[in-house]
Amino acid sequence: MTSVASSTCVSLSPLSLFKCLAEETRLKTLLMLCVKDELCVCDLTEALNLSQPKISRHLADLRKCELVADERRGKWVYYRLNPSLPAWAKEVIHLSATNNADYIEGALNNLKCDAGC
Amino acid sequence: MTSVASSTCVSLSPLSLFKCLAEETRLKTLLMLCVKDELCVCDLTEALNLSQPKISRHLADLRKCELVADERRGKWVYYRLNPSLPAWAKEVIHLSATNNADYIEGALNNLKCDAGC
DNA sequence: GCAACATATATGATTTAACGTATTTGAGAT
DNA sequence: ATCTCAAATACGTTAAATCATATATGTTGC
Repeated sequence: MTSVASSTCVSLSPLSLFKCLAEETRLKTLLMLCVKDELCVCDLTEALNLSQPKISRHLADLRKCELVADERRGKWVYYRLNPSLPAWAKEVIHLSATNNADYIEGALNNLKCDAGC
Repeated sequence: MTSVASSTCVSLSPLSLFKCLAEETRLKTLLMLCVKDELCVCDLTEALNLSQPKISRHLADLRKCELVADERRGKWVYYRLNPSLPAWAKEVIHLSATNNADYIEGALNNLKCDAGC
């Protein structure tokens, strides 16, 4: 539904998309980014209650596939879904997020809602 | 799009769906079933050019998650997408199939088009 | 029953992915 | 420069998937 105008499209094989989605930490991260728009690493460690290196390693996987974009602002690095993803991939993520709200509910509740909540 | 009326819905976590989709043989199998409606094991071994036990093992994984339904007719066992899948899961598979036709093109061309082609 | 064929499963080896811990990089503040 | 905090990477270990080969099950036709 949410048709965002995306400039140039990243090339993404279905297999590499699904490999990224096939692990709990990466899946929850992507679904949360779908809902929250942007999150920094510390948000994610807190929401998912996982060690910082673990989160960072999975984020590196997601970056490698260009599923997420990162942006440093001061000490923090913020992640968001890569706006240049192919539309079908965005839809896959969006469908999964909206139809499995319970799957990320706990994590979302763990977010300290200082800024963008 | 293709909203098929599905009686009762199988319970399926996003994680287990994506784990099934995260392997080439299983992914191509599911995408082909999305396009071809029904295929038997020998169709798949031929289309994907893989050993029979390998195909069977992956089909067993898909059955375990209830992504596919199997039906024996004589010596052959036919597989199809489970019609009772949750709508979002069907849409995920459908989107992936229609937007990555090239990914399964080769396999589809390997099908001997005797019956249901 | 037995032979032939389609499919499923079991076993052990190999590859791949995930992990914990330690270390490094990078930015801001003093 | 140094201290602190956020994040990334390196290293060695452990666990999980995948695979090839062999074997078992189930169906048809003789």
